[in-house]
Parts: sequence; structure tokens; C-alpha cells
Amino acid sequence: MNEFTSRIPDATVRRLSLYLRFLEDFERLGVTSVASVALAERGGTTAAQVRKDLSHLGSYGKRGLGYSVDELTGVLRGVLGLDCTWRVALLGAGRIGTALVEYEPFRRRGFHITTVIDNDPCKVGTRLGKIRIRGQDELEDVLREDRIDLVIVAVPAPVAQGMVDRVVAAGIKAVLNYAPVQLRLPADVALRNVSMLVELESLSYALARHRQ
Amino acid sequence: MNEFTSRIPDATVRRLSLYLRFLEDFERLGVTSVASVALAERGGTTAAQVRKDLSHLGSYGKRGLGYSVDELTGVLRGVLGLDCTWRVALLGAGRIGTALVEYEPFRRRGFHITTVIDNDPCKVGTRLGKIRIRGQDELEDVLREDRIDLVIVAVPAPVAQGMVDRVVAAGIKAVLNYAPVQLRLPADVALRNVSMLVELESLSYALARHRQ
DNA sequence: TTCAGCTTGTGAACGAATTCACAAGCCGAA
DNA sequence: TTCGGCTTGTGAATTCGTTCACAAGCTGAA
Repeated sequence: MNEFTSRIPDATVRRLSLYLRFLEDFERLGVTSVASVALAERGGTTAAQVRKDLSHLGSYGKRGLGYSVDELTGVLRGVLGLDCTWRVALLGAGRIGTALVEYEPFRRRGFHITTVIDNDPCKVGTRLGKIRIRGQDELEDVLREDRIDLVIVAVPAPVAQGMVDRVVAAGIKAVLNYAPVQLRLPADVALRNVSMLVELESLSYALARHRQ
Repeated sequence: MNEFTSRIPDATVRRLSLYLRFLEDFERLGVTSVASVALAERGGTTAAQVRKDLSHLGSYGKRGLGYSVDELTGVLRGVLGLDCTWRVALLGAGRIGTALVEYEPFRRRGFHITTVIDNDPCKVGTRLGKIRIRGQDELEDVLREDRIDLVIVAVPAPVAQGMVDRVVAAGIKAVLNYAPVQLRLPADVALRNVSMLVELESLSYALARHRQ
């Protein structure tokens, strides 16, 4: 097994992302070696699950010892594509967009938001942090000029699909969607949805059951 | 099958939440009856999946016709616990917290953020929209006074666990976590994580694979 | 009333993900 | 060197979720 021959299941990729976070914590604490059971405790899963997940990457553990924090951190960064920086454009400079631009962990992980686009003519030309907001008519141009790899959608639901169609036509292959709509796009474009409402409603379901 | 005898799988609950959104769109358009295949197209899934999901709720479809938009909307609201209002407290009045307080869809669905708590003494006493920000020393008191059902965590990672422990001790049974940490809490408390980083990193993985 | 055309609800088949269980391997102590 | 205590990596078993396929049932037309 290695990172090239086989696709890693999505559920596993998401956990790898968590493991990386834990490893960075361990690194900060000066821990040099970590067993699957320690990662499992931290992540609320089982040791077998951790080992199965990590086995997708190859054989980086030492029997009797566990995993080298240093080595595994590097491997995970590599597999997850975090050993380079990704250039990100944000569509929508509303409240959510604004919060995302200034979200430190993104930059720390190599996601650089270089470009912000908004439909509101009042906002175009003003600055969000250090970034000058561009108008939607410039969309295709700035995606090319700024060599954007990935687009975050944080515009109101009704305009999301239209903008994403243009983004896809411009050749972007990865979209992170915060708008409360189900976007339709070609199979070769990766899409993740961050749905505040879906999560909240599944909690509501749990609460409603709880009290019969 | 009905909503009391059997627990609905989590994956299904999340899709129910989407179906409800689609039904509301159909309702606005004046459509009165909808077939599983229409909901499937809208949600990027299959008609069989939709029917299997809805079969968890009981038998609300009419063969040859589909589902009554009105009736199914009501049933879904009921099952998801959206036929009442939930009182929500927000921990953390940072950028993410601020964006969440003002997020319209929450209120429209019956989630009323009545309470905001922040650790920063400079913020305590100031207002976020109409809500006066309270200090963390008041946490237990306001949770009780405001009869909070559900807590949204949007504080920095290092302080999240400590605050959630107090929230759980105060009897709260549902937590929505935006902080980039894995919270540990008792099994009878429902927890959902909204992890911006995990989603972004799984896109990064897709991109990295894409170009070998 | 009968028939054609749809669409649901669901057991059964299938597939994916998780858990189990254990051989293989490393380390440090004696 | 040998042994005991750990821990990995992985087939096999199991559980969970999705898809298939079709009988049952509704509607409207003739």
C-alpha cells in the first residue's frame, strides 16, 4: 500500500487530518513516539481504527514502539498535500467570508486566501484585511492571474450555483461550499460542504429524541 | 417503522435535513406533490436512497403520485425536532461567533441564540446585535436562567474543553463545536463538529492526488 | 369497470467501513 | 543470547449503509 496506488477512503482522509493535529500537539509537548492507542484516545476512536487508517499510507510504525511523531507528521503532511501552499479565492465578503479570511489555522496549514470577490458594488475596491475586494465581473480574470487552486463559496444561496458554474468553467478543481445549497458540478471537481444547518438540525433530532 | 421505535441512522438524518430544505423550495414554487426521483436529483443521490430514508419515518408517500410536499414538510419538521424553538447559547464572541449570531437561517429554523458568553473582559457588557455579552463566570447562571437547550462552541481551541466541561456539568445535552479540537464528553451528550480545517484538508488531498 | 402508466415501500443482494484477533517484530533487561 | 512485554499490520468476521428489483397500489382515461 502506498499513497499512489490506491485511493484512500474519504472517512479515513478526514481522520488523517485529525491525527495530524494530534501529532502536532504531541510534538509541541516533546513526545517523540506515539502508539495507536494514544491517537485513538485523543480522537475518540479505537486503536485498530487508527492502525487501519495509517496502514493506507504504508508501514511507518515500529512494532513494540509505536510511530515516530516526526516521521508520521511528515508523511501525513505529504499525503494530505500540506507540504505546499494552496492559493485560495473567497467568493462572498459577508460575515462568514470575513470570518474565514481572518481564520488563522487556514494560513498556518498552507491555505493562502489571496483573492476576495463580492457582488456588492459598495464593497468592491474596499479592503478586507490586506486584500482588495474584486467585483464578480473580474472573476475569471483574477482566478487566472492569481493562479487560484481552490475556491471557498460564502455567497448567499440563490447566487451560489451561478458563480460556481463560472468557477468550474475557469478550470478550478476544488470547491469548499458554505452556502446552504446543494451545488451541482462535474464529477472531476472535488466538493465539500460545510453545512451549519445540517449539523444543528441533527443535534435538534438528538434533543427531540432525548425527551421522547 | 415510526420515529419512536427506532433510531434513525446519522447519515439518514443529515439527508432528511437536506430533503426538508428542498421541500421548502418546492413549496415556494407552488409544487404540491413530489416524487422520490425529484428529491434525489436535487440532492445528488438516488431515488432508492430517498425512499429508504423516508421509509424510516413511516409511510407518507402515495404510490403513483409521490409525496405531498405539505405533509412531508410537516413530518420532517416533527422528526427533526424543528416544530419548536430551541434556546441556544454561544460561547465565544470572536469572528466566527459573531458571524453565527447573525446567521439568518438559524433563527428561521427555530434556533434562537439568546445568550453570548466571552472570556475577554473588554467584551463583557458590550452588545452583539441585541444581546449583551456575559462573562464566563456567569456561565452556569445564564445557562439556567435563559433555559438553554443547546450550546455552540466558538472559543479558541485551548479553552474549549474546560468550558464544555462546565456546560455539560450544567446539564446541557447538545453541543455544536466550531473549535479545532476533539472534545471529550459523556456519551449522553450529543456532539457535532464543524471543522473547517478537516474539510479543507480533504480537498487538499483531492487536489494533490489530481496532479499525481 | 378495466387497463396503462407511474411511483412507493421493502426484502434481498451487494459493497464499504469497522472491529476482531493474532502472527510478526522490536526493545530492554538479565 | 534469550525472554517478556509491547505494539504494529492485516486477513477474516462483522456491522452498517446503499443499491437493486419488484410486488403492491394509486390515478386517470377509455
